[in-house]
Amino acid sequence: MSATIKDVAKAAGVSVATVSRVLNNSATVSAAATEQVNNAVKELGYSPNFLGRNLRRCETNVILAIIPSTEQTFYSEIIRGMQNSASDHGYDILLSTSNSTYSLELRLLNMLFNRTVDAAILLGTQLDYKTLMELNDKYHIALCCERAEGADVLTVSVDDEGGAYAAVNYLVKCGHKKIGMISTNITSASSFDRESGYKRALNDNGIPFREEYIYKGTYDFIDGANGLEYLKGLSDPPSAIFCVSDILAAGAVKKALSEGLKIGEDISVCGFDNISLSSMYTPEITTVEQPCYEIGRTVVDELIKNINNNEKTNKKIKLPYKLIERETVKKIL
Amino acid sequence: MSATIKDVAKAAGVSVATVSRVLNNSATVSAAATEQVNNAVKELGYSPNFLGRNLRRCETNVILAIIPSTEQTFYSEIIRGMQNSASDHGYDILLSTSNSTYSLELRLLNMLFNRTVDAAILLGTQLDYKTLMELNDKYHIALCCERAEGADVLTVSVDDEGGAYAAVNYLVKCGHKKIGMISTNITSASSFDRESGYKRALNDNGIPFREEYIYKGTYDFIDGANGLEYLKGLSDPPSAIFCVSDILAAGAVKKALSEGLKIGEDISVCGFDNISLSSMYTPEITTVEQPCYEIGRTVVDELIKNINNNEKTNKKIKLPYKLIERETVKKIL
DNA sequence: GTGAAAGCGCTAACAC
DNA sequence: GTGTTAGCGCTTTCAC
Repeated sequence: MSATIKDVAKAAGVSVATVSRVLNNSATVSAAATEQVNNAVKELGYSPNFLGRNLRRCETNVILAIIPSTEQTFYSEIIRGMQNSASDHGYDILLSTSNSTYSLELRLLNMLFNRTVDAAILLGTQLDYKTLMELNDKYHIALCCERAEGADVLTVSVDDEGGAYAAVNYLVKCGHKKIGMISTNITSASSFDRESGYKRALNDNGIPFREEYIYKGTYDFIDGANGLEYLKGLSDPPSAIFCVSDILAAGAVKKALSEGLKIGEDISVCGFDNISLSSMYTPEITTVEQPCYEIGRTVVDELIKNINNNEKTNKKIKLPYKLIERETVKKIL
Repeated sequence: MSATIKDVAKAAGVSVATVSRVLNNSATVSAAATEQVNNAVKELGYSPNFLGRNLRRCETNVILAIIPSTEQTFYSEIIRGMQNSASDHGYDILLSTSNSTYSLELRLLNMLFNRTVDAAILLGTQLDYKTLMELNDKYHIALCCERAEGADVLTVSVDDEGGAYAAVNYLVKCGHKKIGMISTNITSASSFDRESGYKRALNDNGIPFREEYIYKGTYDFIDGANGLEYLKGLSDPPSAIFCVSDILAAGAVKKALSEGLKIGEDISVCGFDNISLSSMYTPEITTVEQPCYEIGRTVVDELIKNINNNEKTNKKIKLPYKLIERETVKKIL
């Protein structure tokens, strides 16, 4: 139905090889032939069928990025960074959502197996380190935002431990000595690292760690609310709470507000991520910013390097965080 | 490097045709041969190369969904609906973001031209109706969430006009007679339809339409804030505001709060979309819900019908809205 | 500078 | 029930 390279060749009065050459600029072709081909292309409305090209070349120039879902605005800037880098290198980024489901994630990775994509970037994977290493052996993959314990795979993320340390340290500098934390039960290296940072900051400031000061739910808004309820219900409740994400922080703030607490006076809250929600909130949420755009660019830069050189580096890159002081943390005496 | 169907055939001691048959269940194969093939597949870790298959079949079974960005959580449920329908029909949905840019959108549509995908769904396109019609002529496309004026293309969206009518009518029933609107300058059929609904509701309630009661910015949070500032700055300011989206409503609410206004008493605000933000806000935002999941399912259902029957129906489907009463609209005397 | 032809991996007639 | 083979659209060697 639609024109093929043969049709173009016929219309231009040249061979398919010549057509291919002008289409790909792959060899010098006489000006006359070039023009004839270009005219024929225009005339026939020809677009090369990439199925043929990709099969022949054994590459697609597309990279699949698997994100849990688009419900988190957090991924938006990362994706933009990925796309810009990809575009610079002649690649396209295609997205797919896994709903954080192991089986769906595996199903999407089929695109790697069946050669439909050249590489995959996993943002918050459910896969274990063994599976990841096996994948990395045979294909090009990268982890983004979330490292996987024990997996020697190209990984780009923020400095989670350092960011958490900075946040808690800031809380201490604001006079807080009783600092709770809302984290997650879900196995996640970033949460683990943020907990480590929390503990190290406590320790460096001579504040003993209290087990009951950590609340763990899942990752949702409601867990933030539950966390606040739990922590404020303690006989000796914290005056500040460090949350492992802004969504959790927002949930905590909303709950505190609904209980008549004054944010900043009765309770300070600090989040992590700096998603757009944080500055849309009233009061605006103090948080730790991730360099999302840079994370996205970097992971694609490195991944494409791996594709081109065929020895993989499996770098683990940690990009710097930035503390964003806003309205949910205040100095106390 | 990786195994091909030939390798499997050799290892199984059968022909490539037989391998293909058991792989695709396309014809009856003896139990013995089937087992041999399956064993060989397992042994070699074989995965069919879809580049070959797709080229041969002239189809990819993937549908591209082009969204403006993942910054809007709004698309999340739509995508889930699309994926579930696609999965039911043996298709995959791949996403790409256009950043609402004409050129980037066109670049993505190349995947249609070069046969890398079987169809495309446009969520909020920048393309004009002529281009859309041309595309629809040669390829399978669908519009989702946003109809395009004059484009006879399969379209699935909420009943924008009706939803706006219901919202404004509700405002009137709450005693409001001075009702402003925050809309957008950006050409958008959904905004246009929502404005129509606003006007019809005013008219049906005997309230004269006032030009100065409509504020138009872009689509961002800040425009909601600006809209509120403008409307409340009027010599005869409205007591209620209908916003064309929840993001705009949130911006208006935050601004009102920061100016010391009491939401519900001094000013009522109603949004549109019912994104997750709306129920995370304090106060929670009254809004018009779109049946996102259903919209996603429906557009893919219909698109695949179009792919299979080769006469296109170009249906325009409007799904029902639902008014969600929350805290930003209150009864006045 | 150009063309003929092989072949990427697969499916689907077609013959048996 | 199975194998042989043509060919999907393209790129690329190899001759010329």
